[in-house]
Amino acid sequence: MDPTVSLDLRVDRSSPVPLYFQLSQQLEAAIEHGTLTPGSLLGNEIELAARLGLSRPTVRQAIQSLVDKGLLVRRRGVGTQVVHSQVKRPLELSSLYDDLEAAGQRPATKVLVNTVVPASAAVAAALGVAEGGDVHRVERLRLAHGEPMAYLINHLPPGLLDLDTDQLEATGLYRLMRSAGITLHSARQSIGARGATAAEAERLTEAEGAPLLTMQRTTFDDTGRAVEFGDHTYRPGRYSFEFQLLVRP
Amino acid sequence: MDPTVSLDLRVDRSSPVPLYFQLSQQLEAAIEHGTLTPGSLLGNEIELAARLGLSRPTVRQAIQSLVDKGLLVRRRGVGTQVVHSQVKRPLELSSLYDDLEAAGQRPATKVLVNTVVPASAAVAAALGVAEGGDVHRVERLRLAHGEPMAYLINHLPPGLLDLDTDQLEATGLYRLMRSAGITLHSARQSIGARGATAAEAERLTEAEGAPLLTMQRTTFDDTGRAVEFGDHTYRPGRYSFEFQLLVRP
DNA sequence: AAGTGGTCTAGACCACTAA
DNA sequence: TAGTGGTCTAGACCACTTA
Repeated sequence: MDPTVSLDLRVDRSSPVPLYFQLSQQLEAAIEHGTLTPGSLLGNEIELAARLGLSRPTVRQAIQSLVDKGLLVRRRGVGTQVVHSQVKRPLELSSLYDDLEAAGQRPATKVLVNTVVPASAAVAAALGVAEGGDVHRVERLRLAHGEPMAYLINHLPPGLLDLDTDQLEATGLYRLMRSAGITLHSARQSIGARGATAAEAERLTEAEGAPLLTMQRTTFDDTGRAVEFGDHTYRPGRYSFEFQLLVRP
Repeated sequence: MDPTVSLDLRVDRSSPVPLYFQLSQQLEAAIEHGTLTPGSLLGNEIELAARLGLSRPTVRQAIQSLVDKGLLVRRRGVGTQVVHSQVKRPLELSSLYDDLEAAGQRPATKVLVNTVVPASAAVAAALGVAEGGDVHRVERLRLAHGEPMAYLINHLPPGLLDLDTDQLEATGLYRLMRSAGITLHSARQSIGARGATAAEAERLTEAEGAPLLTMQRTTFDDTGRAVEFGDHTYRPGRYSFEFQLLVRP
């Protein structure tokens, strides 16, 4: 049977929200709620379009956006089905601050360094600036429940952002960039592990040589400019990278 | 100027390859080649459609697929632009075997365990089978240039796949699954670090307590079935997770 | 054979951006 | 004001799956 018939789907044509988006939101909510159960088949697109008074391409656009999110699967000749598994978030360019806050961990930040320095070779290469040229350097200790979780070193190109220490302690770097009108587009990440140096060990209250989780990341905005280069170390007992990813079809 | 005019774009209507796909492939190749340089604006969609004898929605579909890949950016009122940065691969569900092979490292695999065991609580939960029920267990040592790189423990639900030891040594697990007709859909991963136990240290020729990079992964097919649960340890000097990811727009 | 999604057309109007 | 992408329509034919 078609479970969408019992769904109270409706679109508001006077709303500025696109019709396909209204529909995809309602379908997503129904999946989230369990009204549309995993494995169930949606009604066919043409019938769904007719019932809502929409054209088929519009309905397809709504469905496609959920396929892209991994919530639905289409099979030619069969139909569109709700995916069974616990798909929640296909890996996002996440901020540690947001992750911690979402987990109810009440993140705190101590800014230890906030200054302008000459770019090292590695920083210059990552940010695409001249070696020895000015770059911002920020070092922060991130705590959760008063315990050190991560030590974050970031470099930013000059003139991009006002790096106010108070703001850096009140929120995350990504939020500051977004509210400065920077549109984040992509990031290149490398996750590894190594033993802590003496300095790192002290910052994170670990022993020298203790295993640390490391992440290096360069973030680009939608003009292709590198807007941030990060070199982070995490205490592995306190943090791990969790994510879900989809297979490119 | 519109750089696409100098591009020899053409579509073959007698080909079974969809028109939008033919176009997106040619545009992607031009970006790859540098014929379409970063930052350059594509001609507008309507003109492009007219030139190719396609409808605008078809051209949009081609462009959209490249936007989804992160190669192009659209701005309303402005145009469609080639992204500046070195976007290569948005994180894929990669196989260590393929990664090593692509890097020219000539991976080798030693299968140390290939048997059926009763499912532990953790394995049962991950695979969605009954605790104590039969599951396949495979333990493999992955080497590159004769050096141990990773120790891979995998559990698979019963009856899914013939796990032939020779095949496991000749290729990767994902390739075996794909050639068995399994459509991989998504995976949930957790990447962390910890000190090596004595047993782990010996397997990987490291010292006890040496930092190890760890990954746990559950992979699902497109029916939502868990098809694999992996528990892997990597030598951090030899391996790190490298990936590029895109911001959901 | 019937039903599904996959592709494609030829238009239309709107919202946003830049000159 | 002119030009761009964003959304939407009402059809059409095809390829694939299942019965």
